[in-house]
Amino acid sequence: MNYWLMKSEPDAFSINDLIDCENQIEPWDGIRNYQARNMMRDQMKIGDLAFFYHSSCKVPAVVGVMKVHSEAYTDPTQFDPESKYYDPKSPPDNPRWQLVDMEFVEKFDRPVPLSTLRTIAELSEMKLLKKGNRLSILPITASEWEVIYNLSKA
DNA sequence: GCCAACGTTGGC
DNA sequence: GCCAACGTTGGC
Repeated sequence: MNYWLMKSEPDAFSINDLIDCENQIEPWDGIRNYQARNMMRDQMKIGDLAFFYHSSCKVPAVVGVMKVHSEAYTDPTQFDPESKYYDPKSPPDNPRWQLVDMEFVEKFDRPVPLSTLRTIAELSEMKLLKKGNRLSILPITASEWEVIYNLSKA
């Protein structure tokens, strides 16, 4: 069982959008970074838990919990010229990009802002808090998960 | 809107 | 294989 943090810009896709999806499940499409793809493809397991993180917004924060609902499979948007995630260089017989389906679990009554995470000593080694981190999918340790989850209930 | 950090691209 | 140029991310 692994723990993850997955970023999304709420203007593009927020946790409320996930709640409104059919069965509250949605393909996590548009990942166009090899490291993030490799984590989805090689390390994510069905049932893994992930924090939903709102990025590039007024109050960047961990806003809830999802779980991995599928194995990794081909992201269809890479072949769709109408999609903003279209990748004309991806070979159809050897697709570059994959995705997993994510399922809604919980929306926090108290989102945990990035500014709060920065004040917690136990979280000082988190990749999310490291300067220059731009990965949209990050692994979280079990102890980090617990600390952040408890902050949402505090 | 600014800018630092970082990944990717492409010429050589 | 190097590296400069460029594009993107994302906090502030």
